[in-house]
Amino acid sequence: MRHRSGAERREEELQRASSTTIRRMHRLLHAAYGPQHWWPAETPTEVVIGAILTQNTAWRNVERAIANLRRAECLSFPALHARSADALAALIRPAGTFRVKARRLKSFVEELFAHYDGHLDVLLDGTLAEARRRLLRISGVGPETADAILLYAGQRPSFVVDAYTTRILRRHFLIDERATYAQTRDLFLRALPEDVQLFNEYHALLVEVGKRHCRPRALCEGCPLAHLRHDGGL
DNA sequence: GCCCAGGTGGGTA
DNA sequence: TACCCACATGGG
Repeated sequence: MRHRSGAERREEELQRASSTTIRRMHRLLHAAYGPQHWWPAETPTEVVIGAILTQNTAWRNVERAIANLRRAECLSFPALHARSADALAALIRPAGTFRVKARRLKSFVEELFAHYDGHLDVLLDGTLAEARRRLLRISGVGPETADAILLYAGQRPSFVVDAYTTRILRRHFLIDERATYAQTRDLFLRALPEDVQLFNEYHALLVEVGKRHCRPRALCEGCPLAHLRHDGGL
């Protein structure tokens, strides 16, 4: 067993300090807002559809698009598979970037029926890493969409990093401007036990504080995290 | 009118 | 690898 270098020890210290802050952040948010019971969708199918439709889009607009899909009886994978991309695009207009998202819905169901017999649970089967890789192969499913599907449709412990998460962590100096999605996600995975309910709640709480306080223009007055100080391990 | 919203993929250097 | 950009509706 060789000696750890100073740099390695320093790295461990940084990780410990980050983990402490990540856990403290959750306690503060939970104390302030309580349980959130998320994601705002009824079924695993709706989670998948919502996860794609909400890409860079306010959830309010996604709801209109989902309502249109429901009215057209398009809220199932077979129904999506049966419609043309153009037909879907017309229905999901309110969600914005609708031609792109119609294509993405189609690539998802095409993959689902081509390789998984149309069954989401088959696509999400196996180890978390395997299921995540399968999702990421689908065009239109990036890391955040994949993690949202894993966590909220598959009940798998994959932490979701979104724009709110990134902004909040930057402002509290847990990450810098150049941190990647994977680095940010790893902060949470290292700090927290693998607990689906916890990941679910924590992400929901971050969205809540992001909407209320940690907006593009920060409103720190009354923010539950206003006095959270992250000591970078120094 | 302007900025923003629970991203992603494609193009370029 | 690391930026830069298109995609587009609806609300504040």
